Amino acid sequence: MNSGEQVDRQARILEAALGLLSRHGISGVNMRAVAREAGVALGLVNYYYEDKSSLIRAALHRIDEQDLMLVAADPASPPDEQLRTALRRVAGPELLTTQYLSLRLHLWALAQAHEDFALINAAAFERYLDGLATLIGNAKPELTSDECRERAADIVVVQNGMWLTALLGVDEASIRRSLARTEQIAFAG
Amino acid sequence: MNSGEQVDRQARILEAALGLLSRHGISGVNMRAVAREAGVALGLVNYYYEDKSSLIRAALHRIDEQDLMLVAADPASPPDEQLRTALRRVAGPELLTTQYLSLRLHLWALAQAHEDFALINAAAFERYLDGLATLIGNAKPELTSDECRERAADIVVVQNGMWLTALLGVDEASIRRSLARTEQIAFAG
DNA sequence: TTTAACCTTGAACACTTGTTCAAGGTGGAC
DNA sequence: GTCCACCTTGAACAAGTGTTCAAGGTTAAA
Repeated sequence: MNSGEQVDRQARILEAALGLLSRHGISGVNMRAVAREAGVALGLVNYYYEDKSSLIRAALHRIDEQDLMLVAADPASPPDEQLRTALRRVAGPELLTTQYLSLRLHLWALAQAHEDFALINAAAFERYLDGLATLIGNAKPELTSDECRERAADIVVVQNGMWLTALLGVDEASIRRSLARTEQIAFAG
Repeated sequence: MNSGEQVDRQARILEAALGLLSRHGISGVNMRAVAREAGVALGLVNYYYEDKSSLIRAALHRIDEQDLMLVAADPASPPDEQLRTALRRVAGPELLTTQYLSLRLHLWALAQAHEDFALINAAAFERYLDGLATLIGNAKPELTSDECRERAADIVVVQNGMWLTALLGVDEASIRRSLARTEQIAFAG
């Protein structure tokens, strides 16, 4: 019996992998480093994750779920506020951290290099786009669904730019103006 | 004496490294693979590039120079056309290739993981921003230099978004609309 | 207490990696 | 030719890699 923190070793291993990926990139994620970071023995990593690539796949899914929650519908508030909240979340302090952004970047890079990761990523991206388009449709019922998807796609371009540029260290003011630009696109007309 | 192609082995080695980086990511760039791709012996890679990290640094500089040329001033055409051309170049077919975009992405990821690469990248980014601000200043002399830099920063956010989103496979129409958005920002007022 | 399913360990394996280096090749100056 | 600086090779080494596995620990039900 261990202290409370000690319990779910599988989760700790995944967490360790995410931390290493965000700090040192894919070359920094090796089974021994993951084990060390998680405070478990080498063998245990392979016990919970058959492969190194299983481990990375799990990390990918974890991030993708997190992304999807950004555009989750929240029945408690009116549609236009839901949309505005979703748009502002991407520039919020909990998301605009180096840890998260760096993780996203490394996972994108991974997806470029390995086809199976690319498929997971593309599917998650599609679902994000759908979620955003739905929010727009709810907030502006007069738009056709094609128009909604069009706006969602335009917004995603700016959002991706915001994420990337935040990593490169551009001033916050420029991020804020870009955020306003996404709202402008969403609520136009 | 060899055929013409055979001559500059150092350049071929750098080219090989860039090709591997863009196709397989940093894990795919190892000295043996670079040698094979370049058609030279293993030892020669270490002869021209002391280190693996020297090789990658060279690749970084190579891409950064290419980026900087995008906003190079061209005295032959009027200022507003220079600006428009520069903005359109980033969505041009020679730049919006998977090869180039993938390379950029992997280099950004690298810069996240290693501080020395990050410094090179940040410096190049700064110069790109300066170049773009200068073009804007030439095209719209009524703007203060701070206003120019502000617009340049906003444009870069959208451009980064275009690059990234192009990699993820979003439709061309959305890229074109984003391009129009950069021109709108540049020439506003 | 015995049993059985699960969890956890680290040594061991085969393989890949970056780097070094002695050996030899090449081309032009003298 | 002789020299010399330069280029080119691949074997060899030490360190690091993913993966396997026999051994033992832990838990809770019977």
